[in-house]
Amino acid sequence: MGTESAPLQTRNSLVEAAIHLFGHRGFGQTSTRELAARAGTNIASIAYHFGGKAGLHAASAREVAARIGAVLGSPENISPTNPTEAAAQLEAMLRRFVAFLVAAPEAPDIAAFMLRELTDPGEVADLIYAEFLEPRHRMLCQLWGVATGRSPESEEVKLAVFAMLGQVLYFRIGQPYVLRRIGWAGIGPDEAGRIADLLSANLHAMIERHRT
Amino acid sequence: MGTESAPLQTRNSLVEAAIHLFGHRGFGQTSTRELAARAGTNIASIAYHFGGKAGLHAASAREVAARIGAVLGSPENISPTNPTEAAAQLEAMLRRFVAFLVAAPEAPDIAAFMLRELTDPGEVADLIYAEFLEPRHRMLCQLWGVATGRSPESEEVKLAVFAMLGQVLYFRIGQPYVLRRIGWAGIGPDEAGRIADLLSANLHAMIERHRT
DNA sequence: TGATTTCAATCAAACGATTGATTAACCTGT
DNA sequence: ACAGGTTAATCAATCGTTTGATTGAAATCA
Repeated sequence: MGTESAPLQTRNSLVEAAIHLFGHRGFGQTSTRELAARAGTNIASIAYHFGGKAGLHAASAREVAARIGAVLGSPENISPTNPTEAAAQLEAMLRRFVAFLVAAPEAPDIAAFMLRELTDPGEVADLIYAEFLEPRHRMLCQLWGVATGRSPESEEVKLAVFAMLGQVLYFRIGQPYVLRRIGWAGIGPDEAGRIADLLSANLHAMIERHRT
Repeated sequence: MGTESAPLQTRNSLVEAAIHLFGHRGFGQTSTRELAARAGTNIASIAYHFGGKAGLHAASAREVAARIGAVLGSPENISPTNPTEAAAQLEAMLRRFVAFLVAAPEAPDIAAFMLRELTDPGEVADLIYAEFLEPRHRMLCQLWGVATGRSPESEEVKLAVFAMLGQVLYFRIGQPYVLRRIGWAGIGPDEAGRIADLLSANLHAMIERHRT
């Protein structure tokens, strides 16, 4: 039935193992033997399918970018007409982003991998910026500009959008510390909802403040 | 004159090299030979002074925590009397934090190291949380509580403080991307001031919004 | 004081273990 | 039989650590 062909199975297992291990332990601290063991295959498979450890890393980065892109939606379909609607669209995207980044079951691996790429000056960082971060940030600036009545490409708007994204990201980066400080056992849809509520309130407060 | 004794000199050189290399390349990707070379000493010095690579890592973490603590001030000396003053103290701490984290000349190494610790589930993470993050977060919650008239240890206040910190942190984590997107060549006192202005505005907007 | 001992500190060299990569033999389905 | 995958075995290189020798400045003798 739906079982994949054997070679594809091995490939996907390796990519999945790589996203997890590279994301949580880092590229340098992850050995090819660990990768093969977690994928349930042989070390040599890495060289056979990806040319080597670096090739597997690049393939994993591509896979991660694709999955996040699927969650956030394509950057084109926005139609901001008036400030109120633009603010509503911003809130909707914010909530979608929070739900994925903070509570989605597959998010820990994906987010950890992405953060590792953002932090490390890797070769894939350029690709992530050009193909993913920049267009999406530009779209958010567009919405922010309409919502506040300011120029979408002004320095002020760009900084404000970065600040908003920073709020969300920290609840992923510092999640262990957040849990510990608040006393939560974990972050489910429930806790994620309350985080989203808070950040949405902040969003509207910031928009009002920046409105001329 | 003010020259340090030889053994202390070696110790400090190793810690300095470790903060830089561990922060920028990661623990696993940094070899003891690199560390010794950058410190201008012998490999064996690491084992002699710190018991090993892990010991040097722990010592560096302690040093980093101490330096950041010196910048943020001790968590005790706060005296929030009325909401307005509490908000003013929050803004002052925010600006001090931004100035250090974003533009201070020694900040890149320190910040990179700290971020690495936050991301990696290392052994020193517990120490960082208990001795540094928790007390300071508690102090900020105290101020936030007075400023907004809410209970300082409520879930809502804790989350709000985390969100505020997240804003600042991103301008360090994503600094390369911020520079690229806005078109800055770097972040000097000038650019840091404009970031601080924006985040201060956000701070007051959030406080007003959360005030009962 | 002058000779001797002691000890922390640093060094070059080498250790065993592990790394990523490679090889050649071996399946497995057609 | 044969091509596409997989395997165990092995490679040189590098890893963190350890070793034994050497240094120079205190400490302890005479």
